[in-house]
Amino acid sequence: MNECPESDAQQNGSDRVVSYFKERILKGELKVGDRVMPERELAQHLDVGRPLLREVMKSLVMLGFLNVRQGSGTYIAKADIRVLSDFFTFCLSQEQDVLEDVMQARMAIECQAIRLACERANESDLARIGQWLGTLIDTLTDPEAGGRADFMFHQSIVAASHSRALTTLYGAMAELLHRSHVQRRATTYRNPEIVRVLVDAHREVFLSIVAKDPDQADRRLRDHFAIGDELRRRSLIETYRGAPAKQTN
Amino acid sequence: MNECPESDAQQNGSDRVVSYFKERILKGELKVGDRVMPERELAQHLDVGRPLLREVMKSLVMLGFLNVRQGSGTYIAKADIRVLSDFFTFCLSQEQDVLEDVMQARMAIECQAIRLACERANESDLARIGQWLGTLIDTLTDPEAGGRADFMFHQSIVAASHSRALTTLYGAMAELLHRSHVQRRATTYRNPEIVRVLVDAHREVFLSIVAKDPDQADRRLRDHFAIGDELRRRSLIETYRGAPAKQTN
DNA sequence: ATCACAAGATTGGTAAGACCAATTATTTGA
DNA sequence: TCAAATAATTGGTCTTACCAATCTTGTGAT
Repeated sequence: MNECPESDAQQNGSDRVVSYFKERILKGELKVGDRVMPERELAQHLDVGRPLLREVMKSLVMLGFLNVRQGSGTYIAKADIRVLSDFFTFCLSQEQDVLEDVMQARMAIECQAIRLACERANESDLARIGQWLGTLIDTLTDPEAGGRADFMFHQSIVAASHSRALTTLYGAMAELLHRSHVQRRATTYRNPEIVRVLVDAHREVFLSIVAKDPDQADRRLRDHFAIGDELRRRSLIETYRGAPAKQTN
Repeated sequence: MNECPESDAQQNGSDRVVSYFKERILKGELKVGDRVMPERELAQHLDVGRPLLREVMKSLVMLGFLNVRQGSGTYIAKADIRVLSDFFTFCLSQEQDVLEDVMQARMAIECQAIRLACERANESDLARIGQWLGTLIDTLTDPEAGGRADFMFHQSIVAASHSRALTTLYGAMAELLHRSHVQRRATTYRNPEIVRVLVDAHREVFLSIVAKDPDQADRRLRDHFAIGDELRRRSLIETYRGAPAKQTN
């Protein structure tokens, strides 16, 4: 039966199960939505015990490759990159000064995305970006809503690149940065002058996209990041100068 | 959302185990290298069966958060982003035209990295990049070694950014692109004129880094990608013109 | 004949016990 | 004192059993 000399060789049992799914999925024999064999049957087929099979399947479920419905069966799922967010969270908890680092990665993604957006954005995309820009202006006094509009503005730009890879990578990072930047953003938004500069920067970025000028859009976005960084830093200094040695949980 | 203070509430059992590790790791109570409780003991402590506990732990092992040594115990491991490579592989197998997409992401990372490299590269970094450029020139006739030198050249640039996030993301993508681009590279390297253009492009990129000019480096790298893309496309057309309608099973 | 509801079958969820294999700790003998 | 043998610890895996959710099917009322 299983005299397949290559893959089903004398593997670790656990590896055999992984190989089973890996090969079938990569070969396209198992497509999204397909149902896999019942656990007991599959365990017998692969010559492993059900607990071991379940260990591996549980891993694949956590990675988002399988979708399991009790009583019904287990199905191939469309891999969702949202799990990357959790993964990054874990990774970053083990490192110190990676926040700046991730910010760099985010900038990388977004600057590339805005170039693509200049080429591929349609009216609907532009409308959405413009809409969030409007919301941003309308919510200048509300740190919460304003921050959200800010985030959605950038998100819309990335979405307008129509690149799944960029969008998903960006999403994973954005959520991560969200946590640590909310407070700063709240602080920043209290200064009306800073708000004006930021709004102008956003508007210019938006106009560059409308003008379909990738280089200009890239440059303006980069400037925007640099300015935002500087402003945040200055605002932070001011905060600490007013209330030194403030403990943040 | 439902951050109940006593997270060991009446959860899914499976979730209870995940929470156990998640909280302790994020809180720093479990640090890299620490040993976790024996399975049987931990299972009893969390009031779950050993198989269920093992399912979750297996998942964490596959994600690289745990390192297990039979007979010795289970230890907290430094999360390795290399697993992202496998993850991407799975993801991409479920999508059609994502290759171009991932190429965009790679370009994004590398262009940002080269900007940082212009600021942060030290003599050692520059030497390494230059060394691979030399290797690249020395192995013009060897598609295998030449391709490797090409890859290492770009890798060195990203490494010179001294950004862990960028480096790991780049690594995940590079390995992925490696598979599908090896053939094209082999094809490309047969044309001496193309080789000359590529070598010049690499040299210019390198010189921009040495000159510490981020904008120029970014632009030249972008041009390099565009040219490489164009050349590959042309070379591909030529290939298919010679042998049209080749069926691949 | 059709539909609703209930009983049974299928399938995942979890637990318990047992045994094997690798490692580590302990004991014992030279 | 040291090294080999032995025991204890710990992960690796299988088997069995039972519970819970879902699906299938059969039966009875309309």
